[in-house]
Amino acid sequence: MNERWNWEDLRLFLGVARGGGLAKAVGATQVSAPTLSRRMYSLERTLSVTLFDRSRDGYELTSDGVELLRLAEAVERDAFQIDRWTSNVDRAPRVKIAAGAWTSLFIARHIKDLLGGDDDIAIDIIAGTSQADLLRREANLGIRNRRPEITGLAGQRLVQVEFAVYGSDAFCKTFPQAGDDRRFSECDWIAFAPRGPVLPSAAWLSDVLLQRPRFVCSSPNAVLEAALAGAGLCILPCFIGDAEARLRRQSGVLDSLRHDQWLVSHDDDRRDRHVSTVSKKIAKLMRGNRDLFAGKLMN
Amino acid sequence: MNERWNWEDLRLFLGVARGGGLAKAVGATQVSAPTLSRRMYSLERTLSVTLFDRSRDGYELTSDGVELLRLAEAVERDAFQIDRWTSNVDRAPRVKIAAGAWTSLFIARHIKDLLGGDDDIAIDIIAGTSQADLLRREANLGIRNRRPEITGLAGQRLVQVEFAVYGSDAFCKTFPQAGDDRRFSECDWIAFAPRGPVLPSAAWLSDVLLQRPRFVCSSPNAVLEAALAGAGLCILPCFIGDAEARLRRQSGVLDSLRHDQWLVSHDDDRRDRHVSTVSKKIAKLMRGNRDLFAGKLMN
DNA sequence: AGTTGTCGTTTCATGAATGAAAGGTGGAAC
DNA sequence: GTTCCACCTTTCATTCATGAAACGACAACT
Repeated sequence: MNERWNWEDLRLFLGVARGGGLAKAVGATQVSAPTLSRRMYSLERTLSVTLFDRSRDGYELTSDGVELLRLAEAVERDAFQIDRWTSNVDRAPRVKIAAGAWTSLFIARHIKDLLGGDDDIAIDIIAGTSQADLLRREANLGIRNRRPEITGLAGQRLVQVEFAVYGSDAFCKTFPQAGDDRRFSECDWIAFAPRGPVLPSAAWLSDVLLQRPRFVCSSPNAVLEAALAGAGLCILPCFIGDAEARLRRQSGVLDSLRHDQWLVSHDDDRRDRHVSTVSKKIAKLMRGNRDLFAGKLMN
Repeated sequence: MNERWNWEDLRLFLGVARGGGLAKAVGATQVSAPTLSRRMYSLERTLSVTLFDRSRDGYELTSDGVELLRLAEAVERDAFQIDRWTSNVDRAPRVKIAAGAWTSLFIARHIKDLLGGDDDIAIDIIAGTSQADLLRREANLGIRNRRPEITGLAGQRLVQVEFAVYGSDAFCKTFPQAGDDRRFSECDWIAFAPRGPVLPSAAWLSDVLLQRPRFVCSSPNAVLEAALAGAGLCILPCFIGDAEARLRRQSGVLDSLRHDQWLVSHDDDRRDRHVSTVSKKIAKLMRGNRDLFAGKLMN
């Protein structure tokens, strides 16, 4: 029965008190005049105090209103401390991006493209992820290989990604059969198998090899290093394979591994200024490299 | 686009932070768990800060959350100053009652019945009023002679009121015709005519008198004093006339002036604890004197 | 005297916020 | 291994808050 006064009403009161009326407070508070009218009546009721003399000229503070203004200004000073705290340079906003292993590597290499600009946004990359993470805000953005279908998530298509077989120059000189179908039976293979669900590329490889890959690793960097060191052949997305000067593509693009990349975020986070900024930069970066992703830049 | 954080969310944050989770904060904040969940996500988004590590055990503050808790506690201390200010004894809540002139007089005489009790409610009586005043909060309660029909007002019926002709003992000994119909042509009259719309009793008197009343006044006290001094006859509601030892009723009750008294308040004010308290006391006072109002206690 | 402008309030359609109920998760108890 | 419990999140029907548009009041201007 005894309704409490609302702290947000106090913030609105400051705007009305200083403006001398509702009309001038609309700008300062970003709330409409009818709403301010109701909120001021509500505040008076819940505080059991008459704060304003209302006239056609606007709202004039009563003596009680003047006293409340003094007290509200103390609240406001403390609220400004919070604003200051959040805008403190050490408190740069942080956007977490969950992406597949190879995509994470790509982004890491182009991180300067994402960090540029006036606002000091920090970026966390979480390599490997599941969908549940965005709803729980374990990440703000996800780069996925399919459109989001869960309620509450929004997505935009980025690029198409192609995969192919790659081996180092040295390896391929030693084993010329790497360039044809004998590669599956006569060459050593390196497989990338992170924890969690089996990657499509790993499943594909498992189908075509007569025996288990010679080297299986959960770390994409290790897989890449092993390939560069001539330990065997491996399947890579073209945006990684074609970008490596020391790797040579050994096959055409693997049709069954082709997919689209989607940038996914929580519906609410789309309104977040920092998440929005980073989204735009990721989209620009990846769309600007669409040919690399599409396997059109074979080295 | 850059949404501001909500001061009320901060108050809810305090509850969640101290409770270590949503469940314990429900009681402290009087807000449901789903709403608290959404409000905490909203606060994190608008501050661009992760405040909680969420687990099945509840919400544990992050290091940023601990810092915000410290800042929020300063805001809370200021808010407590406001609570203290409104509950300060010098700031006793005040309820304004708008009532007709005679009803105001009746209430003034029984004011002790309304002022008793633990809570120091101050009462302002505004004698004479129009309906617009309750919507504009010029009064919290109105005692009216008809049911409220304007949207936003609520009413409860109190008592039925009768009117009659009264004269002083002295006057009636000098003019025995005061006791019969010759009173309209052979006696002097005193009329009560306050500013504003013509009162029903004044209109009635105007219809039956052959000439203008000898004494017309806008002050009910002056009218009453004049009658007591033997200046003439007047029409009074029974709850005033019968309560005066020196006045004698000279007629039966005047059927055409009979009406109900209603206690009217603004819909919102009904939830105000002080207005509610005073409403109940007024209802008790008037219903406890229903016979006096109804003219059944002729002296 | 009539018109214009400003301010606050009222009306009402719309969208947002809320909370009851249900579901999901994971540790504790048996 | 199964069941229970506590907590948070999701669903969805309902309620409530909001703001655009309109209205009322009144002072200023012509």
